[in-house]
Amino acid sequence: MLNRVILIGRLTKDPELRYTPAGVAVAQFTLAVDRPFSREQSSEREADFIPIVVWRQLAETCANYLRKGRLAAVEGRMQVRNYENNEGRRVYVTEVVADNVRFLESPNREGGASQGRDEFAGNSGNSGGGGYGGSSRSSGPRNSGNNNQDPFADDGKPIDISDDDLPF
Amino acid sequence: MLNRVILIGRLTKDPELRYTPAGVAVAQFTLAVDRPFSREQSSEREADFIPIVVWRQLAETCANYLRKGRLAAVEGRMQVRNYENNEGRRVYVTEVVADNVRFLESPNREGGASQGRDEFAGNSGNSGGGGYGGSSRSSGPRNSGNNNQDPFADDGKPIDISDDDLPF
Amino acid sequence: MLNRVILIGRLTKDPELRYTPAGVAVAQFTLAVDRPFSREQSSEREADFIPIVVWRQLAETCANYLRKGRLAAVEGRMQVRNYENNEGRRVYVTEVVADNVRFLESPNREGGASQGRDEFAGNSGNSGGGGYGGSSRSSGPRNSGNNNQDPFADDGKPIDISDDDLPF
Amino acid sequence: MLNRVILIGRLTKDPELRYTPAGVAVAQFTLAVDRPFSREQSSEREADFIPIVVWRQLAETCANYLRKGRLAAVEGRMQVRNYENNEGRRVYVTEVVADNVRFLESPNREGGASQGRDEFAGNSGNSGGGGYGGSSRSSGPRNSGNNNQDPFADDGKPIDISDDDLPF
DNA sequence: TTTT
DNA sequence: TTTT
Repeated sequence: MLNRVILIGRLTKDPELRYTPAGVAVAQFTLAVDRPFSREQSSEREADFIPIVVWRQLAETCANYLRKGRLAAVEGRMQVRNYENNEGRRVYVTEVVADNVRFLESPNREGGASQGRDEFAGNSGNSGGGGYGGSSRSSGPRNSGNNNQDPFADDGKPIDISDDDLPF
Repeated sequence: MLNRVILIGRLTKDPELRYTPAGVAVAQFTLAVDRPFSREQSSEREADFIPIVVWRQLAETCANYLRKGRLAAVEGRMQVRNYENNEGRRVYVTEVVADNVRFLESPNREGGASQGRDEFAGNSGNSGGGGYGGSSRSSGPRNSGNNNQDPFADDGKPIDISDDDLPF
Repeated sequence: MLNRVILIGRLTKDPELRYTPAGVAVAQFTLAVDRPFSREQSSEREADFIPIVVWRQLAETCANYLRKGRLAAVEGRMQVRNYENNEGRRVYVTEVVADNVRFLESPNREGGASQGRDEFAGNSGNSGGGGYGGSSRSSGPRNSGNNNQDPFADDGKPIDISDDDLPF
Repeated sequence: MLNRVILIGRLTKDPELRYTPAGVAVAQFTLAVDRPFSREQSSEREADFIPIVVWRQLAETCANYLRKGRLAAVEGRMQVRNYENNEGRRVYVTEVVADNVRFLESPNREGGASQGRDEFAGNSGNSGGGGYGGSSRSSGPRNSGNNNQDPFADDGKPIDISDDDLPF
């Protein structure tokens, strides 16, 4: 066993934060990772769209600081799940279970020239966004007290993630 | 863009070697990569089964030296392809396109104590298995002159790989 | 053999661009890579300072686009050189020979809100900074015609890099 | 911050196991990592010799199962320490601090055909060599009760590692 | 279903 | 559909 993936790309959407029945946080998002420039094919730029899963503290940090379009570095391992869909067919899902996510762009401050300290977050005690400084109306962490961020708001829809999927 | 994967695992089957219409070699195999030991779940050991694709020289080297059950290290990038299946549904396929494969076990020689030099093979000019020494009836490279290894033997079946998939 | 390093950090100085006697471009710079936050030690943030070497086209691209303080991702392999210093003592130098460098911050345009397309550059045919768009007086590529950038200006000082160090 | 190294190579010597004054286990060894084959230089094969450091449980597992000449995969981060030597000169030491080590060869059993299960060991609770099966006089774990393995036997010599070096 |  |  050795299974290590490192990706840099941009979020195609805001992360989705859920909670397992046992109350464990999970966030999911997709990273668009540009392929190396293939000179012959004059066609437009191509990318791989890679699903990322993060758990616990790191999930909440990602949900708070990452947004659609943002550049991020992700470190983790490849995981292939499979399940039977409602037509009785086996479906295979490949994702990267991240244990380290690095935010490569600080949200632009109000009228600002941007570029503060870049942030990282890991899942091994050193998470929490460590010293994230500038927060502002438009670009700071969301999710404090506004009800539409309530993770249980999605309870109506089935979640296909159980605690058994917990990788640690 | 940055997209790097490194895996160590065992082949679930012998590699399959094909050729594109333009004559470019492609090999495919699946690597069983043991997951990190999860102590709670007393259940049996788990693994991720990860599809690997290799092209050109490296494809032929892999087809010659790798076999079911063999341990290998694979370096490459994650790629997500998608196509429409015969029911008009879009299917997503995630694979690792390898540019470096390392053979971590030399095939056991006849009565041998095993463990010769370990082999690697890259796709950047340094491939070819560079100096692979011991070959023997049962464990050396196959594919020389025996017709059932003829890559065109599979021509009857459609190949879902076109030259457009060439990653370089 | 398998030897892969991936780093994200900031340049401690502008890159130094030299040329070997045979005319091959080499650039060197140091990356400050923050260590994972160690909670106990309340002391200030620590970093590892890691020497990077890049060759050929990629060297020139780095010299053109990277600057002190800029954030970059570097992919390559660890290399340990050793030489005898002028006191007859053997000195060991560890560096990362990069084959892929990604510029994680576009230089801020004049009064600009920054954040254009992020750039990457590889050493395998896909280099050249591929379509870098915005250049401006203060932040675009330097090195065109201004003499103090002449790589041979440093000829007086000995260069401890020979063509034998060429990794490809 | 992102700092990831993955190496495969052979130990140049048996690992050295020490203990810090506070009783924390540290093991050190050097990995010979073959460089990619450079076709032009007909000279002999070259390698990089890379110092590895491992802490705690993983240190003891390495000391027990790794030996000179054995093939191993190492995952960790690059670290650059520096200290003043006895001539008042600043010396820089680059090492890989490993958090995952994989034993790629099981020790050959007595008359055995070799190739048992391959072993790994991590530093995050899943260490301990998890289910290592076959042990024998000549190739099993050492260090049980034989005095010359006593870690404090080296106490006379100064150790240049303090608890401050603890990376977690 | 995709990002800049 | 999976390897040891």
